[in-house]
Amino acid sequence: MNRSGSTKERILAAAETLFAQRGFDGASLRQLTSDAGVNLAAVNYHFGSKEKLVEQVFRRRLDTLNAQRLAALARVAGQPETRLEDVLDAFIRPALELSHEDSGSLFMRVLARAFAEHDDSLRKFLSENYGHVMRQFTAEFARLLPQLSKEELYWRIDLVTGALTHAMSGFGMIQRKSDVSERTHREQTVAHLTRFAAAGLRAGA
Amino acid sequence: MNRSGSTKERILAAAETLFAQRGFDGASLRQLTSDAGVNLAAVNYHFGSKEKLVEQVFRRRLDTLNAQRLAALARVAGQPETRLEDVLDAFIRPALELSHEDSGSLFMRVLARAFAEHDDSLRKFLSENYGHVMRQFTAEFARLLPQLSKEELYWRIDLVTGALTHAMSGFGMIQRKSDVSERTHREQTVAHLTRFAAAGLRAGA
DNA sequence: GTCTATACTCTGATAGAC
DNA sequence: GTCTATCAGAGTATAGAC
Repeated sequence: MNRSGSTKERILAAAETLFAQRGFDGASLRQLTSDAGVNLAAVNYHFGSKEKLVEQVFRRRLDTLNAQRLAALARVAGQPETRLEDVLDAFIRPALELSHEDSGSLFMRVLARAFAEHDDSLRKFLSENYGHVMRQFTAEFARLLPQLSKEELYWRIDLVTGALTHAMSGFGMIQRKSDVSERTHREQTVAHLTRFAAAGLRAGA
Repeated sequence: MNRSGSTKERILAAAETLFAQRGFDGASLRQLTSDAGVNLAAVNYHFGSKEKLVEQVFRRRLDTLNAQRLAALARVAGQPETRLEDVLDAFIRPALELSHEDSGSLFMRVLARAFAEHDDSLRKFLSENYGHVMRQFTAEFARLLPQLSKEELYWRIDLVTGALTHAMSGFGMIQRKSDVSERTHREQTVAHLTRFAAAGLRAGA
């Protein structure tokens, strides 16, 4: 039972952990509130419903993550010497850094699960709140890949998204070996993802 | 209410439809058995549990799908003139053909959802029953990409799997235009997926 | 405002009559 | 093989204590 922080914060922390471990449906509010050391009804009082709680778990992390992505994008967007790999790096690296924090790795599992589950209301929430991030990246991809039609570009970005989501979910084969430092492993992972995605985006060019 | 076929078959058909529409947790056995025109308890009598019913919904389609994949692979595996694109085609085309059948498209959504949800028991079932298919394809990829280390090959196949799963789930941007025939659209989709995946697999080669 | 106790409906599962 | 009745556990809503 976690007794540090406010009731809301304790619920959010317990929810992130439990959602990552058991999924959104698998995590019951009774278990969750018990872990957080709060009353069952506190979830509905503070968040309105389990679904809204899920959204807040996302917002807490994604606001930071996407701000970092846009800051990284701003450093390379529109520059004449920018390579495709630089844009992919701006998108991938913040997510991977988050996934290697203590509790961040749990969150990346939650995030990948959410993208994957195709829950319409959750996707709508993500699209409404963070769609502008994807649009900015798409515009820069379009600048660097002028030979692709709009349809082809959307298609390939969609495939890249699928690959990245899958890889970041933690269920891939990416595993750090004991003789490789955390930092080195992360750099290798970024390099792997970036190389694959860049080649796919450039296919046939 | 569907009244054709045996009780088991009516349950399986109703389950495939409802799982695709609402997900595994979102589809209640009460709704499902009502749609099938059978008693609530019939699911547990015929299948043992909701989870086993899910497995049978998969087995009914995957046995055929993976047999087609292996047959297509056998036609190109080990041949000196085989290209990477031929192997990818053998993997992708059967899935896309299934996804364009009347009820098959529903199943592809169910399948993508299952891969995505990271449900451990379901993944274990899929791995135990169809892992040999992935192993045969991996062996052929290894033959055609000898410059890749084992680790790199597994990595890239994992990324390809993520991209394809995402695309086939029906939530991508793939939409047939009214002036394109169903068959033409499918061919375009296969071509798109194959080109992207082949470029990603060959990256840096 | 914050929190708790409690009850209501719906879920999957199961025992036992037929 | 099928159905009814029933169960424990789920999310949710609310009255009322502090």
